[in-house]
Amino acid sequence: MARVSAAARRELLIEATIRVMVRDGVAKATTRAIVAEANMPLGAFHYCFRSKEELLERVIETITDHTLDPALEGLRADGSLEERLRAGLGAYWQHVLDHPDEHRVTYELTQYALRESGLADVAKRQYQTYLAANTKVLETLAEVSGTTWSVPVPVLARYVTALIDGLTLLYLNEGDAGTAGAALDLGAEYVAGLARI
Amino acid sequence: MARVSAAARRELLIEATIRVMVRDGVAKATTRAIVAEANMPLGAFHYCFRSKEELLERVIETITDHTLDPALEGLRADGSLEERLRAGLGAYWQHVLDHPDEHRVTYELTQYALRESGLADVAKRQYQTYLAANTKVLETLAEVSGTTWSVPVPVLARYVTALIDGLTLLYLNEGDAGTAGAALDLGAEYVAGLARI
DNA sequence: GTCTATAGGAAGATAGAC
DNA sequence: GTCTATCTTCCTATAGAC
Repeated sequence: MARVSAAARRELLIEATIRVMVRDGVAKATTRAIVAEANMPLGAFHYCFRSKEELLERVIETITDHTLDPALEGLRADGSLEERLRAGLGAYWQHVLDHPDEHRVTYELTQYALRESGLADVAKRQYQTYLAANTKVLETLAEVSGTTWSVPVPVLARYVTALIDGLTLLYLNEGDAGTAGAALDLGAEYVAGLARI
Repeated sequence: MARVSAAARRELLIEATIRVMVRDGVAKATTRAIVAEANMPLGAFHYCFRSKEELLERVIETITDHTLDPALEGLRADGSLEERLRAGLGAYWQHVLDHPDEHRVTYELTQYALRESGLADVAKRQYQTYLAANTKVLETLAEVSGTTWSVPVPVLARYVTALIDGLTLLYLNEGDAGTAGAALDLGAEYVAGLARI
């Protein structure tokens, strides 16, 4: 292991942490489990990170980006406002179906961070990032289709964010992917209908 | 403490657990913290409950009822379908604003239970209970106003459940009660518009 | 930087006197 | 049933040789 720099080890530990969390849950991601996953000795942990809290801050930032990327990618499709909105939501939903355990971890991490005094604002920033992304999406969709929203964008952004988040959580906990997906389509149709020329 | 029966102690421990969880979080609700909150010796725990898991099962069932009660209460109002729906959602939302930490615990408990093999189906049952309650609400609202839903009730129930759940989580994590409340109103208006004579 | 060994504490659960 | 004292295990973090 002498051939890997400390900086590179930090990245390896972040990735190993996410793998452990996805497989076994946030509570099981102890420093011991993490270094074992990364094939490093226990002592390596504390000259790569000052504390476990410092690692978790990086993990939350990394996994939040993972969640957002597929949705923003899907929005690049062509077509009407409604078609593009459906494509974006569809891409996100497919990611949920393909990687349910990774999404479960994002919820666990939010709750975990919110209770740790040093990480409370990291949790808040996570949701502000979701909101900012959906706000940007709504503004862009209106702009390229030459319309405006008949509902204030901050309200609509929270509506969309909450529906996506709530349906994901419902699917993860209850398990009916088809009906939850239909509810997401219903939301896309409704939101698209709120655009005015 | 010799004057309290073991059965009564079980209830006292369940209530003490919820108080600790609301104040300090699920992870901090150790057996030691719980018995201290209930003013009992540590040894009392294990002749009231076989294990911590057995206690948590009872805690989840109890707190799920707490969450549902105010919403079902609010629905008893008079008025049109939309007025009654708004009253029910409004009563629920007021409960969230008044007791945010209690709602935070419900999310923490779901995640916690889902990772414990012995409690996984308790978590699933929690969400099935939410869904069943909202399904019942939608069916009752349609019945008393002589209408039917233009969208399949299972889809609509998931839509409502997810929007409520997502907006609660968003408010707890981000903090803008006013805008989240406005988004909930938007949802109530939309759903009410899906009723057909 | 890198590792082994260990400190120091807190968790759930139990043994055994009363 | 009731309590005190303790067992066992697992955690984060550090000390100190190389």
